[in-house]
Amino acid sequence: MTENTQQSNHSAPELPTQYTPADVEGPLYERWVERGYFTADAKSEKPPYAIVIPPPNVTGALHLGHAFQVTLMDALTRRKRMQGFETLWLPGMDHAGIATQNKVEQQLAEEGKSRYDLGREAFTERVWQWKDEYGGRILGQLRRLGAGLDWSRERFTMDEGLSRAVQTIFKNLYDDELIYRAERIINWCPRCLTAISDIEVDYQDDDGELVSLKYGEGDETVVVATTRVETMLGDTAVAVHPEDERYAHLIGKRIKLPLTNRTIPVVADAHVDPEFGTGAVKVTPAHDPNDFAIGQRHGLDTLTVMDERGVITASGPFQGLDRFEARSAIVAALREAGRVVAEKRPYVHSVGHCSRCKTTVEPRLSLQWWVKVDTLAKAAGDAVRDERVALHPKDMEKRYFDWVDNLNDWCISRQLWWGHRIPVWYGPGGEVVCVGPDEEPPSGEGWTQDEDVLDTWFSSGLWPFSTLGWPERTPDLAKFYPTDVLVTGHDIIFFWVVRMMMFGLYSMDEIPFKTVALTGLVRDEFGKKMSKSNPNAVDPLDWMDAYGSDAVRFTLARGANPGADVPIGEDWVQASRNFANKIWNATRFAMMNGATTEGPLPEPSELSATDRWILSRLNATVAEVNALYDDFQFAKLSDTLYHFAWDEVFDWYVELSKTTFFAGGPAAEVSRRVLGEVLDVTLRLLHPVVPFVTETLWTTLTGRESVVVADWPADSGFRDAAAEQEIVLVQQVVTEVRRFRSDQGLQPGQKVPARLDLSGTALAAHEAAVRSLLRLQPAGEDFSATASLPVAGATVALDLSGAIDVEAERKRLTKDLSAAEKEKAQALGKLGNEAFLAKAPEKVVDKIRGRLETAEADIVRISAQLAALPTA
RNA sequence: GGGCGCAUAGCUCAGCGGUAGAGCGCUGCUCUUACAAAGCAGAUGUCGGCGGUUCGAAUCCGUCUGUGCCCACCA
Repeated sequence: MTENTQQSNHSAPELPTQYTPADVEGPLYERWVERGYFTADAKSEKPPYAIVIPPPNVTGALHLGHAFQVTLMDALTRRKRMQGFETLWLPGMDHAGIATQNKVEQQLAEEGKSRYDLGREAFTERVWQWKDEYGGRILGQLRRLGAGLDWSRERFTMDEGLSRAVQTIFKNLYDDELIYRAERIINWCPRCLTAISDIEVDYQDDDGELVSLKYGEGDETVVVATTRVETMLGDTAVAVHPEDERYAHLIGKRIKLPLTNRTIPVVADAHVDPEFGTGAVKVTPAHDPNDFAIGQRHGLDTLTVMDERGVITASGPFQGLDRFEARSAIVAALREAGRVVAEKRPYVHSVGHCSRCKTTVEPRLSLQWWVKVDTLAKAAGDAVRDERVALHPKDMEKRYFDWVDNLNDWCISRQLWWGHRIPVWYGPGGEVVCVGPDEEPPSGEGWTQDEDVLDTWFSSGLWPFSTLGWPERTPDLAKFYPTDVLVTGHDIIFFWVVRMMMFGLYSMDEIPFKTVALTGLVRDEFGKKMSKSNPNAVDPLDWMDAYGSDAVRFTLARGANPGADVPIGEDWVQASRNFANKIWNATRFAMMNGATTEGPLPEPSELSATDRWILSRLNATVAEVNALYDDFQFAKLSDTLYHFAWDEVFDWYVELSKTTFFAGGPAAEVSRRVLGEVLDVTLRLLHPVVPFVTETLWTTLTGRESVVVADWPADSGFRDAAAEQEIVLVQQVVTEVRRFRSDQGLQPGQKVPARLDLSGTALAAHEAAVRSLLRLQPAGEDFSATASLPVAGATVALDLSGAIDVEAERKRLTKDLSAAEKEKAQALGKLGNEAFLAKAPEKVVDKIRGRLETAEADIVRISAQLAALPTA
């Protein structure tokens, strides 16, 4: 949009007949930012409203999932800003440890190098370079969407302040003995070469093979079944159920392990299910979490037979083989030794995969850092249980509780280079010192820092307060913590929401947010999952280019039923674009006809019924939209606005007002002011969802600075039920006669002489409008009524002089008549039912009575219409 | 193996105890002095199956079928 939109509304600005978002959006966004609309003031007296954005990965490009959540957050904050809150929506990015490291390693691989060729320092330097070069992309895309983020407060999980926060909480947790180091079986990715936490493992059903193997010699043999033959090299026991008669004689004895010269004990452990397989289990404590637990209970050795890449290290013929090669090689060797008693049989079982690279996870005994979660998780659960934090939709709370009530300790160390290095130092004599952010690391010979970095979710767990300056007591922290709403996908409740709850409650002794609004996933128009890895994925930028940001936003908002997945297709974005264009043209028309927002709104006594009707509906819509916003019902509020604006304001009010405008005079002046008011309020209501088109039109209409900082509409309380009923009557008459015209094959524009008898009805005042909408001309001298339509107590007589298809009309009316008679019979049946009258609430009975009356009136009306038809 | 959810118009979804709704699509007529990215009119559903509760059920209960998601130490 150019300079001409900035002039006052009285000069009827020239706007093109089509809305072209591309001309408007970029400059408007820049203007908003320059004027500081999105910059929060911690010293403000206004009540605070804060949202922190779920930080996208630095590696990320904007996809529809982001666009969706960002649209909702933007709508929430824009409305609150208009409502007079000191609104902060804080942007930032996540360093996304493993994801980013993988990305840069890929880039290195293309140059034929690995991270080890560079060394730790040079490698992380390279990642920072990468981040500076590509990392800002997604933030630019958020601007394109119109996201009203406070760029002066942009944060990054690896920036200095946030790193300080990480070190501080690590030290605090360590001192409180909530962080510890322990050797356990962890999930290990042999490709990423790092430990990953339980929730970073994706389980999927894989085809495997179950092999039955005979262990032992002579009378003392036992058959075990396994899908992981290669781990037999590390077996240190066979376990059976303590009460299993079949194996009672073996318990406590040692049997020979095939392919080795070792013997292993048979132990009794209740973990073994005697019903499963042979009821005997091989035990490999170093390579299976269950076996590790059994080993702990029975004091078994742990024998590691594989290295970090999944290559066999046990000396012998299999040494140096990859785990899967080893599997077939060992099966072959066992078969040769006559140890395979039942051949491999296909077996589908659940196998863990690295959520980053899909490599099969290898359980591995390893020394790692852990967060002890019991008290933290308890606090996180309690905060939701006693309703300090609300989850929307509420049924998500069950999932949340199931998780926090059954949480295992969290493995936080990662064998990566990109991330927050663990602030722990080891001395030459095995001393361990945890160093806080302001402390010097121990100096002297032999002190080394822990090589590992922290799980990326460790730092994002601090996001709601680290971004506000914690551990410093900053004005931002005082003003904006706890934040108000967290908008995020239900798929990261466990990764992120729970961690923020635990850390927020621990560090701040206060919840991190009051409400969690959980969203679903964005899907394509057939309900198929759409993600960046799927071929049906759409780049939202393409749609924004083609249809405008408002169209993409409105489509997403309109699909946002609480917690549910959002389907989106190009046709729907097009429809939203059409809506934006409709708003554009309706407002443009209104301005061309002098709609104004200047001067006081006339008193109801000065207003026509049409004006009172639309103002009544307007205020009801304000109330409804407010209630829906407070309940995060974006789909419903968008739909409500769509229908109010398009159907009621644009299709009926504007059309009904045309006669008044064109007639001129004081009535026209009043109506122009009302239309200005209605558009002013409607544009303000629409602004949080479709910011660009509303800003362009509102500033032009009102001549004021910006709708971004305009007041949010308040329900004045004005309602006029009588006017609403009156307009419903007008709509009925108009629709009825239009249908008649359409049925008769009259062209929409064809003028028809008519005599209207509206006396004694509320319609009398609307004759001019009705005539105009129905293209009815005054009846002349030679008027001859060929059709007479009694509707709503009035009569509309038309002179169609032979244009009528009498038979078609008779058919239609006969059909309507039988429908009305059926309705009457149904209502009578109900009202004659004693049980119904006795038990149904009064208002339902009244409704049925009303229905009966309507049906009877319809019968009279239609009968009259039938009688009025000329005979052929 | 446990838990949660969903099955409503061709498609995507609202409705969740009182005569079946929306958007898109579809049919017909129109460039009727803001908009054809539009206007007007219209058609379309035994609300997954079977039982039950109720005066009344798409809506509550049971059950079956189909489908999706989450959790779990399925050797």
